[in-house]
Amino acid sequence: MKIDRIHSLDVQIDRARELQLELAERLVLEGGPKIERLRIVAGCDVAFDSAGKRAFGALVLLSFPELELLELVRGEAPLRFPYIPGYLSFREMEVLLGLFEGLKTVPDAVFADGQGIAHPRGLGLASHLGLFLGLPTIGCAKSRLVGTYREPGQNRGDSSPLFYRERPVGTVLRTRANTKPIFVSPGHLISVENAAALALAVGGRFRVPEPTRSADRLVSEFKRETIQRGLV
DNA sequence: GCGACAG
DNA sequence: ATCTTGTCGC
Ligand SMILES: [Mg+2]
Repeated sequence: MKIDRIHSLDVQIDRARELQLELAERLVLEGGPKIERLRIVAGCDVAFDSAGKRAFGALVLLSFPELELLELVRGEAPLRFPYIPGYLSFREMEVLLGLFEGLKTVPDAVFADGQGIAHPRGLGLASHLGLFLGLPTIGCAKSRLVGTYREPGQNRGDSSPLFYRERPVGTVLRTRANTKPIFVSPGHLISVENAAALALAVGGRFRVPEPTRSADRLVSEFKRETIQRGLV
């Protein structure tokens, strides 16, 4: 698919912060795809070489509700930005956008490994990615970046709202009984409620939703194979 | 100034 | 995230 590069990702932290503040105002946090009409979901993730020089990425398209693999795109890109809490998108999005450019089919929703609007300036990886793609995105993080919440019940599906500055920005969701919950927040073109509903719907017996889990395993494999072959 | 802090 | 083997619990 064609990607509109709404701005450069090759910036310093000061400019990155300014961009986050202005881009957050463009987010649409309502509605989103209904589960009944959901047909194709995407999941993406990034891995790094031990030297911190290259980023590898994997993007999967899965059918819904079967969750069978329909399409897979893998690739790599040089790393230009360090990991700084609050600026993850500037480190991971370069390789991710390249993957989407190689995608044939346009998904109904995209799952990202990180926060959506549950972010200091309201623009986590999933939100930033959503603005570039112009597609509904959902942030599924394995841990908290910001916000307060009450521990959800221990059963699969139990949840509690995540608040930040007095505002509900996401959902702490138990995707598997007696297991640490995940932090779901809308990225773009979807509501807080719908984001959590979809995240639970695309999950199976594992803690991490299938789209992101699948991309994580495939990118690890891609990185290992690429490095073993000694490719530059 | 100190502690927190997605991946 | 990455570096790494085995080990504990459901
Ligand atoms: Mg990741």
